[in-house]
Amino acid sequence: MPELPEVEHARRTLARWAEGRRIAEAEVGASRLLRGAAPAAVRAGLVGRRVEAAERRGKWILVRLEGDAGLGLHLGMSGKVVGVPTGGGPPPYARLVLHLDDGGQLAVTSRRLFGRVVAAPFVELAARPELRTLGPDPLEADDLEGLLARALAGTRRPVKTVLMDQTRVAGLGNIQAAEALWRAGIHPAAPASGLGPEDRRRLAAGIAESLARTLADLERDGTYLSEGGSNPFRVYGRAGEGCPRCGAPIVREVLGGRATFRCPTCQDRGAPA
DNA sequence: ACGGATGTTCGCGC
DNA sequence: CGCGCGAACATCCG
Repeated sequence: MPELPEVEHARRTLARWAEGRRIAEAEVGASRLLRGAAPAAVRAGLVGRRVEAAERRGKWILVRLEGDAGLGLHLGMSGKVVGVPTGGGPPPYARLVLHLDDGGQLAVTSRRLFGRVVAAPFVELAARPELRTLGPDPLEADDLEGLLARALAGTRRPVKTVLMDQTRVAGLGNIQAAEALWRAGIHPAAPASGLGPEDRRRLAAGIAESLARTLADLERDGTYLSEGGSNPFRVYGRAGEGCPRCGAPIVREVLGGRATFRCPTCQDRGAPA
């Protein structure tokens, strides 16, 4: 489930369920999410501590715990944060379950086990290479155009690839990059440094709109691609369907090893020769 | 039954 | 060093 809007939704879920609560017990199974850390050690880093705050950096959730402790979560391709009311059972694929002192539980689920669960002192969490090298977060930016000007400078790599490079921009993934580029009318393969101020203005607006729309959808009813709901996106997953703007059939192609979707007529800005 | 999936990382080759 | 490509990870869904 994880790109910036889903991770932000997960962060808010975690905050709503656990902030101010104490972790009475923690069920930690041995899974790939721990990357070799001992489950008992992870549990020991959590049990008894009060949850002070939940922060987000790109696709990482950083939980501040009492005593300068921390819990880092990356949801990978299939992770979720699920609140469980008092007396409820664990959701499918629960890998970490926190029992809170008000009777509620908070579960971290993962089907494909591509994510990460790290318990460590908070300052050590933030200093890990995966976090230290993260670029600026587009949801937090007060100057998204400036952020893009810096992120897109100095490389002829495809703009979509650069948008998904977490060291340049933190949090955008395959869906949000494709959606933002469609909104901006920019070709996914456009060389990043070849885009001009007007392209960047449109791209900043496209990113903001796509993030806000997806986040609003999630906060309203939690729907997501894999949960039976209809596809909420404009072009992602819509190969062959008509472009919402001009009606031309959306094309699917592979760019940088990832499926991408674009309108063959609307997205001409910066198109490579 | 087979192909594909919202992410990250590593190795290889140019 | 920049960059593309493929594979790996683990598992399920349409």
